[in-house]
Formats: sequence, structure tokens, C-alpha cells
Amino acid sequence: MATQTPDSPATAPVTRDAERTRSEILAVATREFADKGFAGARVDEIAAKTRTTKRMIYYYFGGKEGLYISALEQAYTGIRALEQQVDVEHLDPTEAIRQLTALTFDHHESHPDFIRLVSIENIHYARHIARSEILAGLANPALDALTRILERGRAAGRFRDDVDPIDVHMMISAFCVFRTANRYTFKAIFKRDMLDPGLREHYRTMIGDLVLEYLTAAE
Amino acid sequence: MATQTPDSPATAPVTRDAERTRSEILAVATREFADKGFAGARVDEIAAKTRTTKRMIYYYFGGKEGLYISALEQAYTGIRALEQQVDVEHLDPTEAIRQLTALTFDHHESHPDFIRLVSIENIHYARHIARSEILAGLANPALDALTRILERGRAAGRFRDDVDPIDVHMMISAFCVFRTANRYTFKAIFKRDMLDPGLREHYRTMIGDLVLEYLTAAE
DNA sequence: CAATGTATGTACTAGTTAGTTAGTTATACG
DNA sequence: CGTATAACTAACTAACTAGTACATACATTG
Repeated sequence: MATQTPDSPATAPVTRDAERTRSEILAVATREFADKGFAGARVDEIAAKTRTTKRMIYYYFGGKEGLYISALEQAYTGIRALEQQVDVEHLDPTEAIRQLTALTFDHHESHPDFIRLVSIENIHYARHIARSEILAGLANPALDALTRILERGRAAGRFRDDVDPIDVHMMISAFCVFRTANRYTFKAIFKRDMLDPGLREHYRTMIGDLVLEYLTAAE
Repeated sequence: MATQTPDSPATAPVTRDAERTRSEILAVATREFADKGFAGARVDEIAAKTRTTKRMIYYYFGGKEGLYISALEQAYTGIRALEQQVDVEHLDPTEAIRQLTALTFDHHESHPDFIRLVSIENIHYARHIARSEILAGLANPALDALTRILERGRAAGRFRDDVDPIDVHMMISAFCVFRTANRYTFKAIFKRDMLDPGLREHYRTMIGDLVLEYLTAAE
């Protein structure tokens, strides 16, 4: 009786899977931190939303802060992996810029949790990113692609040659990040949801126009 | 002896000043909330940084959330009052856009706490702004000024006529907000401080160029 | 198949935190 | 001058919250 029988549903089949436990905690934590911030998220609540217990958070991540840093690292490496797939080398510079801005636009739209984590991390003065070895040395595929596009465009005499890739990247990010990160206050004040599906194409084109107009302007 | 004498420094002249107490609490709270977020800020710490006690926070603001909302309201009304002073009606449209972008740029740079509060409020899905009657009906002087500039520019045949004032306002805000709000993660990743004084003029001109290039482009 | 380390659950704790209770004192006003 | 009221203080509390001690079960490997 004390022995576990296959027909005892009370004692669930407690299969052990360290990787599953770890990744489940991480997934739940990412959502919770993105939703409520570092201070607002609750370790007990994160634990409750997993199939395991709070003890496991401390076992795998050391504590609340370790868990938050791991969530950040995972979010960043995930986004960077996506960016790595950007292939615009074969396109002509103008079309490459259009594709790159559209891709960035799409990335930001489809990863709101990532954007929120970045906002939260900025509220914390990027203290955790600075501390993380993984995040400090992370390459930026989108910037690399942009740098090469600008070089080609400049060589072809299509783009002005006094522009800095980081500045152009900043323009694109600013627009895409603002649209997602400031969605709620913007809507409250201007009564417009920047993520309204009906406005999507308009904004997706606009950021391409904006950047290209700037790049092709006379110096 | 029990009577308070002018030469007894132990019993400080506890002058009562409701307005001073209230505004001191509000000033400290604004800094604390901007620094640590709503959940991260501590009522006890806010109280400790004032000359009064925690009880007064509850006396004047009802609670932590009431205090946070009051801080938000004050920050927004302060910024709006500043914007009201924008006077670009007498300038020609191109110059007016240059002035307006530069002014917005300056405002954002000199009010980092306001930008941080906005970021924090977005993390909270603008729940508090939506609830505040003061903030819901706040006019937007910068947008009004922009609308009139665009009309004049369009009438003069200088600007394209398919642009929406809210969209242009969004571009300008996106750039200026991003530069301040995402300063820390941007620096950690791209090793560039967007608020470096040496880059200030460069960025201040850039946002004007960017918007004007867009407004004067062929449709 | 024993045994050893990894993985997991339960129950607890110390410290914190928002909010409150029960008053006291200054000041305006008749 | 006395008194009503607004402004203010100190000490307290109940609930929460991150983190831990301790016990135990699974599974891998020799």
C-alpha cells in the first residue's frame, strides 16, 4: 500500500527533469518580471505558477536577482539569435534598409516582453547587464548588417557619407521601441493605440521612409 | 522652563506649514518613485527623507498609490506648463520645426525624472494615468503648436500634405525619449552614452534634420 | 543492486513594509 | 483669552516576502 502503484493517481508520476524544471521556472519568471518589474514580481508567485516549488528557484538560480539576470540573459540571447538570421547582403542598399527596418519593426512588435525587460533594466540603470558576462560581450548582428549596408550604399553614391551606423541604429530602435514601450501612456494621452493592427502597415512603412529620406538627403 | 524660550535650540521652532509639508513629501516621493519604481520605492524611506513623518503621507495622500498618482500628476502638469511657453508661431515653418524639435530635445534632457516616471507608468500599463481625472483631460501644447506649424508649412507648399501631427509628434518623442529612457542599456551594449555632452549638439541637430527631411520629401 | 549525489518538497523564520491607533501641539478665530 | 480644528508625532501591528533548514525520493553508475 505504501508502495507506489501505477493506479494511484494521487501520487502523480513525479518524473525528474532538471532541464524542464529549470526552463519552466525561467519562462514563468520572464513573464512575471516583464509584467511587474523586478521589485514588483514575487518569488512565491513565480513558484506557484510552475509545477515545482520555491525551493527550486533557489536551487537553480541562487535567488531572486539571479533569476532575474538569467531571464534577462535568455531574452537577449534569444533576440540576438533571431537577428542573426537577418540576410540582406544580396539586396541593393535601399531595399536592404527597407527590409532591415521592417524586420526590426516586426521583432519589437512580436517580443513585447523583451522590450519591457529592457525598460525595467533601464529603470535599474542597467546594473544587471553590466554585471553579466554573457550580456556584456554579446555581438549585435543587426548593427553589423546595418554597417555593411551603409558602406555599400555609400560606395554606390546613394547614401550620404557622414552617417554613423550606431546613430542610424538608434533612430530605428527609438521608433520601434517607443511604439511598444510607451504604448500605454501614449494611448492614454493621444487616444491612439500605436499597436492598432490597422495602423501597422502605415508605421512599418514610415520608419523605412524616415530612415531612407535621411540617408539619401544632401549633406 | 517648560515654556519654550527663544534660546532653547533643543526644541526647534516647529513651525506648521501644511503646504510646505505637502510639497516636500511630493518632491521626495517624485525622486524616489522615479529612482526605484512604484514597487521598489519605500514609504518609510520617503518619509525618512522629509522633515516630517510617515503618518503625514497618509494624512495628505491617503497611501502609497495616492502619493504616486500625485507625483505623476505634478510631473505631467509641470511639463505641460513648460510646453505652454513654446512660441513658434511667428517663425517660418522650417525654422519652427527646428525650434520645436530642439525644445522637445531640451525638455527631455533636463527632466530625466519625468521620463523615468513615464517609463514606470508604462510598465504599469498606464493604469494610474487612466484613473486620474487631472491627467486624462490634460491638453498637449506641443502637439497643438506642431499642428499649426504643419498647417502653415503645407499651405506654403513647403511640407507634404499627407502627414499626421500625432505621427510627427511621435517621431520626435520617440527619439528624445529613447535617448534618455534607454540610455543605460544602450551604453552597456554599444559603449556609447547618448547623453554625452560632446554628442549633444550632434543629436539635437539630427532630430531636426530627420523630421524636416521627412516633411519636405516628395510624396 | 547498492550507494551516492542530484533533484525535490515541506515547513519554517527573520526581517521588512504598508498602513493604523491613539494621542499631542500649534494656530486661527470668536 | 480660550477653544475648536488643522497639523503633526511616536509607537504599534498584521501581513507579506525573500530566503533557509531539514528531510526525502529518484536515478545513475560502478
